[in-house]
Amino acid sequence: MTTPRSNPEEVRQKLPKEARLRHPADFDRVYRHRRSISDQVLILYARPNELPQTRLGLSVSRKVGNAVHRNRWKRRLREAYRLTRHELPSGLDLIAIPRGPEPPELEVLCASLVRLTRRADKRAREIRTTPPQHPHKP
RNA sequence: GAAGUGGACUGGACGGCCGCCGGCGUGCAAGCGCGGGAGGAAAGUCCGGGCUCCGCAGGACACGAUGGUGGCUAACGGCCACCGGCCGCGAGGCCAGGGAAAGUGCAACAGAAAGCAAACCGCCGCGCGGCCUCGGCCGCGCGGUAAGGGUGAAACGGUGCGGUAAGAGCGCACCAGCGGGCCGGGCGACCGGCUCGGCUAGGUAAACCCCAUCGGGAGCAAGACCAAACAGGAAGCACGACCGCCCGCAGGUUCUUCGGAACCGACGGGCGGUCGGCGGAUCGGUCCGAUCCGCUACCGACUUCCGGGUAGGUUGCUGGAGCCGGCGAGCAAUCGCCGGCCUAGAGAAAUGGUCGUCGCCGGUCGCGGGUAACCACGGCCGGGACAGAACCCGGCUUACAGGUCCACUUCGAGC
RNA sequence: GCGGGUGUAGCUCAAUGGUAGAGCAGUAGCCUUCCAAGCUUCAUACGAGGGUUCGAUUCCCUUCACCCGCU
Repeated sequence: MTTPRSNPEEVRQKLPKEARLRHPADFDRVYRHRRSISDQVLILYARPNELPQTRLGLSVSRKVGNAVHRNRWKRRLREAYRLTRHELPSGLDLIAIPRGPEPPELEVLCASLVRLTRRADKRAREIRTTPPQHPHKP
């Protein structure tokens, strides 16, 4: 297995508070932006944040399971985010929502997170560069 | 040894690397170093307290909860010990206040009758009628009878003797059960004994209710402090000088046909200009400077202040009915004394990921032992319960792979 | 975290402690050339476990699931 931390450039893979979404207002802003993307594993809300770094928020509802189960999901998501943070585009606010009750293996989660984030970033860039076809009132 | 009963405990271990949360130290900072970081149920939120805010003279009523007795406790619906009932051969387990001889209510179906007692069948007596082998039998009516039948969850004591037309606590003896009195034991629930009474009083109060005791409400998202933005209130604030034109007007001068007309005009207002000042923008590398715009009032903007307090931040926030050990009191729950210890504090919410070694369980393969069940060793694969602190405690309830220990019971075998 | 509420047929709802019903849906039949409507018939349930009671969907306790409110 190729361990995700086998990059000699960045030995340290920290997860500081600045890389997390920590306030209800931040969550509201992302949800109001209404741009989501998903696959078999995750639903990902994304919004450009005009900041140098990307931030991740977790939303694991009680439908997923009991507290132990929800914590397992959140820890695995945080770990995936920590390990793949250097490959993710910057300047996005993300919210990750689990799709199924069972948390998948770490590698699957890493791959899903990277893929979804890149797609979200690409879409955000398209919207920003090309002016909207039918401009609606703000 | 087998089967069981009650209770206590444990909930993989060690290490490397990368992370997370908060603490201390250091550093301007980035960071670095040191040590700490889930549970017996942290769960459910079923009870009880502490703490905080609000409310409150006292009493009564209402409502809710609890209910054997004595104790423990801050308190409890909890715990301990004992009393009573039921279940179990037993170790033990389960249940529970009193009142249905205060009142109100309820009991489907079945059954004659379901709470006042009551007569469907049956039994007995009398009367009438019929039959007759004159013993009696059948039918109808009146009356007696709760011993027998059958129904039901439940039917007004049981056995025996006497008694009677047949029967009946109608009488008697014993038993069961009820009530009163006395004696003894116990703090008490209650237990034991003696005696008297009358033979009878049914069930359900986790139906209403009566009795006793307890209970103000809300909850750390309680509450406290700081405090953007927006809105509210108050105060401040810059325009000044001069010139020209126009308007209004106190007043004045001259003329007059006495109706008025002409001119001047302090003061106020409007428009325009010049100069100075203030503010802003542009040019310019910067100051100076140049150009342009605005500067009258209300309003607005701006500045300052005020109260309330939103977002946000800080606090409450972990040292407490605390934990460990020893001694003592007590059957015990528990309490006292002494010594030691500090042991998570987050906030879209930390306690994780990965690798290695060992241990446990299951499967499988090989080899060895054994008649066999099985056991030992080694290899490989897989698994590792229930479950995550959110102000803090005391309980209860529920969930839980595997494992450990203690006490006791019954049965079997041996000594 | 705290507070409150609800579980009855496939769905929506009833039911003084005594056989659990109604409407829609479903099955079968009648009617019709066929369908619809109508009529008749049938099947299906008290979330789970204990307790009180002769008897529990109903009363009490425990438990499970779901819903709502506070922020």
